[in-house]
Amino acid sequence: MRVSRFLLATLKETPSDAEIISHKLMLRAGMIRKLAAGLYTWLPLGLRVLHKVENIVREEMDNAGAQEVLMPTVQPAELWQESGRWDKYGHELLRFEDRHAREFCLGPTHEEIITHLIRHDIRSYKQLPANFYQIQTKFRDEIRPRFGIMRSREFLMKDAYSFHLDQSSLQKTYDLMFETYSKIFKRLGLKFRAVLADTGNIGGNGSHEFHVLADSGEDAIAYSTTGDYAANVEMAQALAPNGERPQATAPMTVVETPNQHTIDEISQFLKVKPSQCVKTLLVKGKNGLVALVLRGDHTLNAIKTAKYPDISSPLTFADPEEIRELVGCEIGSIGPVNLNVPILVDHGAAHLADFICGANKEGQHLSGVNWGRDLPESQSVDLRNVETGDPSPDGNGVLGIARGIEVGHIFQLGKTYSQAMQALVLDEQGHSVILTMGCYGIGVSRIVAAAIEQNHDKSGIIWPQNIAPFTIALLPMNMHKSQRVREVAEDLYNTLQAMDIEVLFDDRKERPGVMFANAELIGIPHRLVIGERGLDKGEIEYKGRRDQSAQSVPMDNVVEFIKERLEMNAL
RNA sequence: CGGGGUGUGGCGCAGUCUGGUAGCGCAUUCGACUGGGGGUCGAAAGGCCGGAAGUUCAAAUCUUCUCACCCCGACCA
Repeated sequence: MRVSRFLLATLKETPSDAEIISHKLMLRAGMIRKLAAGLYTWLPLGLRVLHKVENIVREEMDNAGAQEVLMPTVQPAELWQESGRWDKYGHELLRFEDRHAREFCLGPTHEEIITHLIRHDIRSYKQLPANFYQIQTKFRDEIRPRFGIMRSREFLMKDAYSFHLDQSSLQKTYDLMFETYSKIFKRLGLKFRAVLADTGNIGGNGSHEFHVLADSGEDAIAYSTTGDYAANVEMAQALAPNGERPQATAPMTVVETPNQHTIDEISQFLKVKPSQCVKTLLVKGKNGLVALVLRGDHTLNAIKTAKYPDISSPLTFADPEEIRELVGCEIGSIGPVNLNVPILVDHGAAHLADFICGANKEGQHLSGVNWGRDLPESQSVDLRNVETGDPSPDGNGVLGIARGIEVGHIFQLGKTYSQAMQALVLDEQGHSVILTMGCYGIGVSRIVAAAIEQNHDKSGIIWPQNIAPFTIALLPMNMHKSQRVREVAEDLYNTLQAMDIEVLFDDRKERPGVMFANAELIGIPHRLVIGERGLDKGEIEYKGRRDQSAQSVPMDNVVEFIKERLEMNAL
C-alpha cells in the first residue's frame, strides 16, 4: 500500500475526550473516529487490524470444528419473552417497534436466536454435539460507554453456542474451547491468563474468563504465585484463617469516640490496628436488612456476598433512613452487639478476639468484644475480597493480584435456555431430552484496544506481528530528489508485495521525521529506510519497532534478512 | 439514573466574569527555502460561537428552556 493512496489520518494532538492510552493512540493513529457516544467508525488502518484479529479467531474456531453462521442484529421480542429475559435484561437492551408496532430489540447476545434455530433444525442425538459461532456486531446500551472501543455500545464479538445431549459432552466441548481460546490469544501475540469467573446474569454453572494482562485493566485477577489457581477477584475464595481463635482477655467496655466513624479514624483514635476492628455493613435482604461483619482492613466482595440466599441480588446497601430507624445511629457507629437483624460474619472477623466495633450509638464504640461471650457465636462465611499474600484456595502457595482486561468468556450454560425455550432432541431410546448448552464469547474489537494497552511506548503503538495493519514500513528518504533512492524503493516494494508481505510504502513528499513519527505511531513492527547515505555503502537500514537502534543490511541480502525476521517473530 | 463539567473553523484551546468589528496553535491549499526525527518564511481558504426563546441600540458573552458530549458511581466481551 502506498501512503499517498491511503487514508493515514494521524493526529499530533489527542482529542480531549480520550482517557486511556489505547483510546488516545487509536484516535491519534487514525484507526477509529467517534460518531456518537459509544459508536465508532473504523478507518482503513483500524479495520485492517480488526480483520486480522477476526481471521485468527475464525481460523481457530474452524479448526476446533465449530461452524460459522450469521444471525440478525435485530431480534423479535417474542423470543426474549420466551426466555424470560425481555423483562430481566433492563435498559441495556435497546428496544424499539417496527411500522406494525411489533416489538424488537438490538441483539446484545444471541442465546435466544440460536436456541430458536436449533430447536427447529436439530432433532436427533446423531446431530450432536454441535457448535455454532458467528462474528457479528452486538449492541448494548451501556449506561456509560467509555474508553473508546474498549467499552463501546456497538462492538464486534465472536459468540459461539454449543449443544449437547448431556453434561459430559458439554464438558468435552468446553475443554476444547478453553484450549482453542488459549491458542487464539497465543497467536494474537498477547500476554493473557485464564481465570475462574462468575457467571453473571447469563446463568449456568462452570465459567472461565480470559484476560489480557495490562496495568490499566478494569478487572483484578487473583492467582497462585506457585500453582495453577487463577480467578477473578470477584470469585476468588478467601480461606478461613488457620488455627484456633485467641482467647478473650479483655472485658467488653464502652469507649467514647466522638465524631469518629471510619475504620481509619477509629483505629487512629484508639491507637489500634484496623485489623483489630470490625466493620458492620447493613444490606438489603430478602426479608428486611441483614448485617455483614468484616475485619476492618478487609473489603466487602459484593458478588460473593450476593450469592447467600438471604441477601438481595444484586447487593444493595441499606438506606441511611432505614439504618437510623433500625439502629438509631449513623453508618459509622454500627456494631453487631445486640443488633436485632440476621448477621453474616466473615471468616476473618470471626477469628478475632478482643475486637473493637460500633456501639450502635453515636460517638461510642465497644472494645474488648468477644464472640460467644458478648454476642452469639455464629457460623462464619466468605464475604471479603482476597488480598495479595492470602493463601491460595487450592492449598498451593499464596495469591498475587494482577490487572486484566476481559476479552473472552466461556460458560457452561446447562439447560437455562433450552428448558425455557423447549429445545429438545430424541436420544437413542427415542426419548425427548432437553439440550445442554455452552456459550463462548470473544470481544473481537476489544482485543484491538487491549493489544494496545499491553503494547505501546512513548512514540505510539507496537503491534504484535500477527495483527499489525502492515508488516513493514518502507521509508525512502527524499525520494523526490534521488532517482537512485526511488528506484531501489520501488523495486523493493514490488519484490516484497510479490512475496505477500504487507508493506506500507511512504511515497509522500514528506520530511524523514514525519515518516518516522508516523510509522512508529501506527506501530508497524518492521521498518526499512532507504537513503542516499546507505546506498553509497550498498546498504539498507532496518529497525524493529522495539529495537533500541537501527542496523545496516547489505542491499543484496535485504529480502532474505526480512524473511528471517518475519519467521522469527511469527509463531 | 445520581453527582460534577464542557460545547467557539477538521483537531487542541483563548475570548464569557465586566455585552461593542471572532482570535491563537496544529492540520489543510499555494509559493519559496529546507531535506535522516512531526522544519522555516510568506500567502490563502475555512466559524451565523450546540439549538430555541428572551433582555438590550447592540449578545459567543446576560436570562430561561433544550440538545449533545465528557468525567466519577452500579453493568459487561
